[in-house]
Parts: sequence; C-alpha cells; structure tokens
Amino acid sequence: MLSERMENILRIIVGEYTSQGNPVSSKAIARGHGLEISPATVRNEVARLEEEGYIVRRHPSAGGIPSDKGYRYYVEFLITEAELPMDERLMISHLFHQVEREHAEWTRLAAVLLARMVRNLSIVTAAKAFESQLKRLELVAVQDFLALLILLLRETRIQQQLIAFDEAISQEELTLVSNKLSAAFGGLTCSQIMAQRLELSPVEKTVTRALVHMMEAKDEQRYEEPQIEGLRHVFAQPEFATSERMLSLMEVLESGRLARSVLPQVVDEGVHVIIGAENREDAMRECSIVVTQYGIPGEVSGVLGVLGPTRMRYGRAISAVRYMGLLMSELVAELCSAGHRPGNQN
Amino acid sequence: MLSERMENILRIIVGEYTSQGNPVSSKAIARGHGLEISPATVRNEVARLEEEGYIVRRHPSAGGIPSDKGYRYYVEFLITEAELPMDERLMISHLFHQVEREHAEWTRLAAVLLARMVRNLSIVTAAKAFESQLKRLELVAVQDFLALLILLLRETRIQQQLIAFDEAISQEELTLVSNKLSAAFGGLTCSQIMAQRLELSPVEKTVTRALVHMMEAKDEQRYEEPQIEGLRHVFAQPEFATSERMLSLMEVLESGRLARSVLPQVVDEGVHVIIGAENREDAMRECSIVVTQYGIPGEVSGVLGVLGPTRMRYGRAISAVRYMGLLMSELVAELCSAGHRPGNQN
DNA sequence: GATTAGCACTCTCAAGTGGAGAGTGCTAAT
DNA sequence: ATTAGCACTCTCCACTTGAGAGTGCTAATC
Repeated sequence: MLSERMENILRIIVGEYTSQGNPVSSKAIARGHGLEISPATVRNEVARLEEEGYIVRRHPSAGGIPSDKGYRYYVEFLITEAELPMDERLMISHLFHQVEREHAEWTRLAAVLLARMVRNLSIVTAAKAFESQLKRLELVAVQDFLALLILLLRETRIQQQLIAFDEAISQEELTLVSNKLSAAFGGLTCSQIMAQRLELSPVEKTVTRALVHMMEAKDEQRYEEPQIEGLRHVFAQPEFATSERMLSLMEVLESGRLARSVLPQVVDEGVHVIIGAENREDAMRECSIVVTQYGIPGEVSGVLGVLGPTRMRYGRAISAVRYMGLLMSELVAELCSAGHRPGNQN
Repeated sequence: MLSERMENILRIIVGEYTSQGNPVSSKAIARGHGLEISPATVRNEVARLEEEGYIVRRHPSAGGIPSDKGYRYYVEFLITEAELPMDERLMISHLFHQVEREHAEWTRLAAVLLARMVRNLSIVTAAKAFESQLKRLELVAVQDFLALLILLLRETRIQQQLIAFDEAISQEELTLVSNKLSAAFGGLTCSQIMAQRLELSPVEKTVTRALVHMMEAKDEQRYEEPQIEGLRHVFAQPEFATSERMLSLMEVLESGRLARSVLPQVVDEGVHVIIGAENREDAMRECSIVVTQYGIPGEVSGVLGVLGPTRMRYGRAISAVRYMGLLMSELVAELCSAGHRPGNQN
C-alpha cells in the first residue's frame, strides 16, 4: 500500500502520461495539480515509486512513466471512473434504437461506437447461446436436387446452408417437411434433437442430419469472427509508429488468435482490465485490453471490449465498455425473454 | 511506341523492381537477362526512357524505377501473364467446394485466398442482384407484438428485420400471413410488388411496408461492406514503413470511401488495372488496384480485387483476380440459374 | 526529520560532418 | 552504334557535437 501522497503522485503521472504521451518530469508533477510541494520532494517520492516498480524510466535522467504494475495499481485503487455523461448515453441508445429493426447490425454498431468513444480499437463478438435452441426451420428449393435450409435460433439468429438430396423434390414437399420438423424440434437444443427418435423419411433424415451438424458446429465455436473497428486509431498512436509492432499486432488480429487466446480469459461478470504483459500474446506486451461479457448470464453471451496501447485512458475506456455492455445486455434480453412490452413502433 | 530493346529494358526494370524493391542499376539490367549489351548502352537507353517519362529516379545518380506511365505501358503491352498453375487452381476450387454448403462464406473465402495468393490486400463484395427478386418470406414470432421478418431473395441471400405490430399476434396467424404474401409476391421485384394492388389486412400491410422498405434499401446500396483481408501484407511492404501513409490508407479503408469511389469505376467486363495516381483517392497515389466484376452480367454482380503498392507483381495479380472472378461467377451462376445438375452430394 | 534550493551530471535529440559505396553521365576510343 | 574508363553525384551510415531537459545529490532551511 502506498502513502496518500505517493498515490497522488502516481495518479498524476498516469493521468499526465496517458493524456500527453511524454515522460512526466518532477517539475510538471509539482506544479499545477494542487500538490503544495516542490519538485525536489517529488523527486524523492518518485524515486521510491521507481524502487518499488510502479514507475520506470527510459534512461536514468528521464521523466517517469508508469510500469504495468503502476497502471495496475492505478486501475485497482486510484481510478476516478465517472459514469458516461448523460448526453453521450442518450446519443448512443438513440442510435441503437434507430437500427432496432436490423439487430444483426448491433454488433457492428457497438464496435463502431466503442471505437469512436475511446479512440482506439474495439472488438465485439455477436451474442451467442451456450447451447443453441431451435425455434423453427425453413426449406427453400433452389434447384431440383438442392435446397436452402434455414435455421432460426432462439436469439433471433439465423443459420443457413445448402443441402443436396438424392431425389428431385418440390417446394410443396419441402414445406411439408419443414413444418413437420419445426413442430417436432422447435424449442429443442441440439442434444435434445438427437435424443428424439422419430420415424423419418429419407428426405427428413437428410435434413435432420444437416440441421444437427449445423447446430453442433455453432455450439462448438465459442467465439465467431469478432467485429473489429477503429484500427486507424491504434495505428495513429506514437507507440505504433514503428511498423514492426503494428505488424505483429496485425498478425494477431487477422489470424484470429485474439479471439482464441484473449477472449476466453473473460469468464466472470464485470469489466476486466488486462494490462501489458499480463496478456498471453507476446505481440500485445504493449497493449491493454478492457473487456466485459454481455448477454444473459448462463444463456446467451458475447464479449465486447477495447484494445489500445498500455498508455490508455482507462477511466474512459472502463466506463465506455461498462455502459456498452449493459446496453447490449438489455437489447439481447429484450429479444430473448418472452417479453411483455411491445417493441418500439416506428 | 518503344523500340523492342527499350521494351525489353523496361520489362526488366519492372520485373526486377517489383520483385526486389530496389532501384535497378544499368549493370543489373545488362547482365543476367540475356541482353547481350553493355551497361553503358543500357544507360543510354534508360536515359531515353527517363526522358519520355517511363522511368523516374529518386536522385540524379540512382538506379531507375518505373513511373506510373512505365507500369501502365508494362501492363498494357509487356506483361507475360501466365495462367494460374493447375495445382493452385485445383487447390482453390477444392477449398470452395468444401464450403459449398455455406455459401455465405464464399466472399470471405475468396478474400482470404486472394490475399494469400498475391500477398497483398484483397477486397471482395458479395454478389448482389441489380434488382432483388423475392423468393419467399417468413415470419417468426419473437414477442407478443414483435416478429422477425425474413426475406429470401433469389440468389439465396437472406435479409432479416424485426417488425412491430399494433396488436398481439400468434405464430399461427403469422404463418398464414407469410404464406399468403409469399404466394402473392414470390418471384417479384420490389417495384412489381408495389404495383400489386391486393386487399390486405392491417397486419399484412405492416409486413408489406417493411418488406418493400428492405428491398428498396438493398437495391439502393450498390456495394455493401466489402470483405477486406490481408492488411498485414500491405503494411509489411517497405512502402508503408512510415506510419503516415499507412494511416491515410486505413482511413480510406475504414471509412468505406474505397467502396464508394473506387469500385464504381469497375463497370465493364474483364480485369481492370488502376495504377497509382490514376486513382481518385489521394491516399492511394502509391497504390495500384487490380479488379474485376463477377456474377451474371446484367443480373447479379459483385466486385473482387487486389490492392497493393504500385510496386506489385501485376502478372500474378491479374491472373489471380481473373481466375477468382471466373470461379465466383460459376458459383453464383450455379445458384441462380434454375439448374439442371444436382449439387455435389456430401 | 521533512522539505527545499542549487548545481553537477547524465542522457537524448537534432544537426552537422565525413568517408565508403553505388551508380550515373560524359568523353573518347573501338 | 557500342563500349571502356573515369570523374562526379548522391545516399547512407557512423560518428561527433552542443543544446536542453531532467535527474540525483548535498547542504541549507523550516
């Protein structure tokens, strides 16, 4: 635990450094933050912060910059996390209600807004049920032997796939099949469907096999391709001026390693902050991530978050991520629960 | 028109420069390309190429690099465009047939493969009909007053949207409505649907209004969000080592200006090459684009292409884009035409 | 004992310097 | 028309240098 004065100094250093980007000198700390002490005193205190590892210097006579440990302490104890201002919250929820009709746009909109709010990269995965539940299925003839199988899952998500039959089959027959199977399987999960033992025609069997296969695949992939937005902000940061860091980051993003190694770390509720070397990926040594889950605990969930250099405005990022998480949870809940209020009319 | 020897020299310069990335010296041109002449002679010829603007130099005593005009001449007259090797073609078409079932993956797969083939950025827009044709519609109850409207369009694309009703409505009623409207509107385009004058209940009216609105919106947006892949390759190029160029390129890509200003240039058939300053966007002064349309002329079409620094292996890019365009056209055609062959069984 | 003023010291950054090397342009010979 | 030879130009890299910022330390002060 640090003394109050040391905490104040650490807070000032993190604040200055995250907003200005330059190492913070003792003079800059002493004046202009209501800390009635001289630079020399500050130097003594900063020296102790450095000893204990909260501060590092690029070279012996340079200003101080926060270490990962310093940021961690800041995030844990010192952060002054204001709630997002009302006007911003209103603006955002307004935008979401404008696209209410096309809820597939939600993840995209969330990513765009998050990126804009924190001027960094945002990552949003679509909400996904732990175990998909079939609502209804449709079959549409494409060619004589070929049909499009469409699954409507509970959280109004859609999966589609072409299936081929051994025999030519008409739209009328397909409609009969889809009605029968919809009635039989509606509301069931993949495993429940497999447990059913019905008398099925060859065509129905083909459809059921494809259907089970699709639902299995869907349940398996824990996170699908996340929506990523705001790359330009990250690359505009001086930290990434050298193309090499940027490159390794691009690798991680495009290869999908991010989704596989980082997002699974987010398991329990609340906003998580992963700072610098706490990341598993080497390429992200210099990056921090602020993430949260959203959705309905234990049922449907997605992940949303922000990625930027460790020199990031954590307070802002945390409030933005928290608000966006709540908002998305509400939206998902509205769709999933058998609601009692009607949707907006417009 | 250039003399044959000058053409040879230009060809060597473009070849060397695109593969090595360094200005090409007269010595390098003279030896090792079966051009039985001395460096001094080459220098004379290159001096003339420079006078006529096919070659530029970074400084008076540096090797030559092709200008936009030089690249243009190369692409127009000198290119030795080999067809894509058989094994590569087989590999690609094999990959496409593996995902045949999920044709929504096609644009994504095309983008990934193109990027990998040319080690540059790829852009692929989904195939889209000039005027969407409704195949069938489905309504699924979500809440008492809220339903999901799903449109199946002709090229097996799906549009979905939530719609709200003034009154509570059951799935049974919704099914009746969707069957009636599917029968009435199936096979029609947006304008044809509007021309229909049917007796409709309030609920049916609401649905029809939403449906027309969605189809209009779809027809309007000529190119939707294109699939972009392989950013890492472009940024690995020395041309983009300075973060500033990269940044302005990012801007163009993320803002969607690319889709709005570049892709519309691609109107007629065949592979187009847009070199350097021929681009409208300033940020792309140093980039070339190789694009083609694909789909069924006059009916359904998308755009696919490659973006990289002007120093690009044009021959390779052109063959890759051409092959991918043909392949995608075939795939689209298989789906759209009332086919006579069954799809692959698997 | 905590705080502060003063000063020498350290380190970076930018600008400037000076080969070494690569490549050209020119001239004169073939 | 082609080529050999040579002086010249320009970049690139390593090195130096001076200015400036900021510290650490010591001794004086509250």
